[in-house]
Formats: sequence, C-alpha cells, structure tokens
Amino acid sequence: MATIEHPLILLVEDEPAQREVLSYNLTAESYRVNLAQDGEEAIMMVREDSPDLIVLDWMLPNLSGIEVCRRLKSRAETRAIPVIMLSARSEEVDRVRGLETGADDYVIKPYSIVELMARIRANLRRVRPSTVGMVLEFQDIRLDGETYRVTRAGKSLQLGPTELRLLATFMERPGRVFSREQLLDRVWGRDIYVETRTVDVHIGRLRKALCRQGGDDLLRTVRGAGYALG
Amino acid sequence: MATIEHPLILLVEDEPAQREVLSYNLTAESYRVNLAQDGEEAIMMVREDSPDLIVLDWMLPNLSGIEVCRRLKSRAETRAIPVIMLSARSEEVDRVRGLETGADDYVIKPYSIVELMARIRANLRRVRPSTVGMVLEFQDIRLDGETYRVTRAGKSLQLGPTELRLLATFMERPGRVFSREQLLDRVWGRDIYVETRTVDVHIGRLRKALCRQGGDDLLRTVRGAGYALG
DNA sequence: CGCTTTTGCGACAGTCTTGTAACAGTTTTA
DNA sequence: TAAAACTGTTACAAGACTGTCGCAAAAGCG
Repeated sequence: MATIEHPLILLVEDEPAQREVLSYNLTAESYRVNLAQDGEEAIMMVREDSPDLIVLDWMLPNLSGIEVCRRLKSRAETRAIPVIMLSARSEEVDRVRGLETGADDYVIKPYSIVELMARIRANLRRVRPSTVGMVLEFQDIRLDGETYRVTRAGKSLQLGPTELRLLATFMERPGRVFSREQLLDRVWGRDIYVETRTVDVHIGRLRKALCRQGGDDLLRTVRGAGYALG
Repeated sequence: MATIEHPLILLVEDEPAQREVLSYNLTAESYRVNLAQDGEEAIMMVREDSPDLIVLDWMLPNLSGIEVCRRLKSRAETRAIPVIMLSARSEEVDRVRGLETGADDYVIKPYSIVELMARIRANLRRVRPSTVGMVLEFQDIRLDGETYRVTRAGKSLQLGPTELRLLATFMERPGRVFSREQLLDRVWGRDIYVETRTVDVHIGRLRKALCRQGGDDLLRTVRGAGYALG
C-alpha cells in the first residue's frame, strides 16, 4: 500500500483487454486507479471520488465519451479535472471535435503507452504541481516522497503511515484549512467510516512528532473549521 | 558516499516525442542516456562512447534500424553490446527478421514502459563480459556487476540469486522506498505469481547475509509502504 | 463571569503489519 | 546420484498503529 497520496485516475474503457493493460501500467506507475465501464458509471464515479485525471475512451456503450466529456466540462466542480480522450479514429476532424468538447488531450489508438503515460504526467503536473516522488518542503520540515523520510531542521522524524499522509496532505497546500471531513476523505479514503474526532487524535500525534525535537507548533487549529499548516 | 557507475544507454529514435519520453524514463531509472537521431549518428556514437546497451528504433531516416544493428553485430568490438529493437510493426515476420539481424531483444510498439525497462534491466544483467564497470556501491557494500561478487567492508558475502537481484535493485536507487509489489515486479518478474509476503522472507535473508559479519542493518522497513536501502 | 461548545490528549483494547522459524518442493552442484 | 543450496509458503509471536472514549482544558459568547 502506498503511503503518500498518489494521484487517482479514473479509467473509462469498456473493452476488457485494453482496460487491463492500461490499468496495469497505471498501477505500475504508482497511480491509484478507478475503473468505469460506461459513460453513466463514469459520471457517477467522478461525482463520488473526484479523481485527479480521467482517461476516457471515445467509444462507449450507453453514453459516448464525447458526451461524458461535454457534461463534465459543463459543470464547474468537475471542469478542472483533466480529461484525456482515447480514440481509434485518426481523422483530423475527430481530433478537433474531441478537443472541442473540452478534452484536455487526445491520444489516437493504437497509441504508445509510454506516450499516454507522458501525457498523463504532463496533465497532472499542470493541475497538481506536487506529485508522487516529489519533495515537499515547508519551513524547516522536509518530506521526501521517494525515501519516505521526514525531517525537521535536519533531524529525522518518526511518523506512522497515517501521520505521514496527514502531513503530506497539509504540505501539498500549506496554509490551507482542511475540515475534518476533508481530511478523512483525503487521508483515510472516501469510503471508510471513521469518527471525525479521530482526526483530532491524529493531529495531536502529528503535533507531538513534529515538536518532539523542539520547534514551534506549526499545525494551526481553526476553531469551528479544521486545521491548517503554518 | 557512494560512487555509482550507471549504465550508459544509447537511444536511437528520430521522433522527438518518443525520444523525450524514453529519455525521461531512462534518466528516471538512473541510466545515463546518449541520444542519436539517425542511423549514421548512432554508429558514430557507438564508436565514441561504447554504450552498455542500445535502444534502437526500427524506422530511421538515413540508415534503417536493421542495417545499424547488422553493422554493429558484424564488428567484434561492438558485437557484445545488447541491442533492443523498437518497432511499430507487429507481424511475426518482422520479429524474426529483427532477431535475425542480431538484435538481442525486440519490443513492439505500443509497449509498456514497464516492460521495456524490465527488458533493459534483463539484458544489462545478461552481459557479463564486456559490460563496463557497473559497480554499485553504497556505504561499505559493493556489488560488482561483472563478477556478481558482493562484499561488505571488504569481506565477501554469500548471496543467493534472488537476494543478489534484490540487493541490486535497492542499490540502483539507494534510499528509495520500493513497495512489495514493485519489488516483485523488478526482482521476480512481472508475470510470475508469488505471494507478497515472500518478499519479507527474502528481505530477512538478505538482512541476515548483510549483517552476518557485523555492521548495521541497512535495510529500512517503511511500515505500510515497503523497504529501502539506507 | 458562568455557561456552552469545541478541542486536546491520556489510556486502552483491538487490529494490522512485520520478522522469522520451519518445512516441503526444486534446482544446482559435486 | 546424492548432497547441498535455494525457493515459496505458512503459521505464529512481537510489537506498532489505530480508533474510540472520557474527561480536562480552552475558547467563544452573552
């Protein structure tokens, strides 16, 4: 299991073989993957899990890829999620139509998986600057996504998996206030049922870990709202 | 600190997009990369830099991949360098022809980056003689890619094949945390079915071997994530 | 100030992860 | 061919980590 928040990708593809290959490669690249088999399921899963990026097949049963894309792009909440269209059609016309519907990128089958991966990386970088394997820094705290090492003022800190993910979440957006619900969502996962007060306890533990070697308390409590870093 | 001689790979590919993606990925895997855009440049760079492995596109301007391969394989000095052919053609005929010209391996586009990397690793491992250096070092551990001898603090260690590959994987990227799945992928191979717990056992065995003659335990367990060296 | 609401945090029991010995089957070596 | 080395799996124990609760402390509020 990965400890630091890896980007979640929604893969919408009806053909099983394709789905498996893509899913395998995405997982191998350390993305979390959600699968949808048709347009309606896709729309539903976007609402539920709000993925970081969507890989969308053009031809779909039920609700075509274009239509799915159009709908996603017409709603403010989902508009920002990058969509990469996959299509067997190679006509320029279609490329244009694909982009017109608001897709952020467009890959023609048969495509190189390497290329697709590159586009995914590029599009993720665009919306979400700090990704897997990156080093997050805030003041004298340093979190290395590759070695999973956390240091404060040069001294190594001992964190449990949950504390680590919690810290990573804060460090991806220093200063931002996260509600307990948002934290549960991001750190624990969308479908796990945990008491909201549990967040408090882990915040406490993280605080203790961060201050053990001295230094200010960098986790700010925002009464009635949640917590923030710095 | 460690002095690591990373294998040099010559990448021969004329299409800029492909080139960039591959180059990026190779670099990310800690290889040194040389680029050539056509057959003639490739031949020249082989003479100059004698790379450890060549990734060669089939379709090239100027001098085709097959021809380049044939020439390299007909000269004694360059014969031993592994060549991996990339091709968009999928016909069995071509595969055979590719190997006939002396290519050591053959990957059909669109390929999985994971697979290509695996083949590169495999081919680099295979060539014992004529592989330049490829000595991995970390602290007082030394892994000689030619003789497959491992020493710690000068004393020779006895490792089984699996332990050796495991150690090599870690030493290629000291500090990086590998999940059990990633280790299975890299050390055991992607299509072998093995329990993930098996990794633990081999880590234990490697640990024991590394510490037998004394010294710290250099294999770090990252709870919930995997293992890392150092 | 009292009173109410929210947060901090020690304690604890249950759960999950990891280390490792044992073992049986296979492969390699002598 | 027999012995030795190596592998993958399992079961179990130790210990790390987690979630919850309860009460104390702090913060808002009139």
